[in-house]
Amino acid sequence: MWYNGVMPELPEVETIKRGLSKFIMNKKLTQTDILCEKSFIGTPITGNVKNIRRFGKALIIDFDNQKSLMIHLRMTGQLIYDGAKKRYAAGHPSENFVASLPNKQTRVVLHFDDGILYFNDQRKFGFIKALPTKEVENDAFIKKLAPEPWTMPKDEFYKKLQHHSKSCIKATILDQTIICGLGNIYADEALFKSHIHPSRKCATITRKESDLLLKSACEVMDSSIDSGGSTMATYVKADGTRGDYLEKFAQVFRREGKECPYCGTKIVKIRVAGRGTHICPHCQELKND
DNA sequence: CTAGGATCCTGTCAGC
DNA sequence: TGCTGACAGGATCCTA
Repeated sequence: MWYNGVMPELPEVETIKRGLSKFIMNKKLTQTDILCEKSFIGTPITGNVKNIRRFGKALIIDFDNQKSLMIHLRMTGQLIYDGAKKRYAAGHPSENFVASLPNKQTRVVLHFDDGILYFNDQRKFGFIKALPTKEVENDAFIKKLAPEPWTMPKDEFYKKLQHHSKSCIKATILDQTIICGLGNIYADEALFKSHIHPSRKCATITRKESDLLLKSACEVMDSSIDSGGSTMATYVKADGTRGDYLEKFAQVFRREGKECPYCGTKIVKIRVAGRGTHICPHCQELKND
């Protein structure tokens, strides 16, 4: 029931899942170097990679000996695989993608028989956790995750918004236990596409808007997976210049001062739910009556 | 129970 | 130049 391979899926982690699979499937993990204690939970494991899965923003690597690694990149995590001939890099974009590794931000080093997987994480919010495969779905974080936009029933979504009537819509859709997969970028993009102001109280969201928001969330993530995949590849080839995959699909995110693609009004950046938030003040009217 | 704010951590950038 | 505060593609914990 957990949305593997059914529809286009959650952008970054899905892209990493697909990309990394090509490099480490059936490869043997032989050794783990923990450079930051906080970044690795449990006891290091060895084994052959049998499967790679994704639960929301968490990546799961299953081994052939009933053991698994759960990886969450949080804000600044990166996975960089140095293979015999090629490097595959994904996650929070930075110069690390093309830097010599390990470096100051490398937290865990996983040695495979034909390459090395580096887990870099500037802010140390992310982690790798070793656990028995059968425990993955019982993990506290995994267990709480709600359905993703593609499989979320419209009725259920609207009902949840009603239930959180006093909360603002942006905070609500960022909550992974309400709807799973949206991050700060996709929340802004989906709300823009639906012409909904992020500060609107959930109680003011109509059924029609609720359905539209769900649809927009799917479209925004689909679009991101499309451009994200190609950009990851572009990034690896790059010579240190920053990746630009945001520019390929973002209509409002980090576009403050630029024109709204619908009406030409200048995009502004505000603060909602404690997060930087980008809106078109004309298309996304704040009506909280 | 919900809602909102602080917090974990490092690095960068704008403004003095 | 050096300092300071704000802020960052996430999620949890604490408080009211």
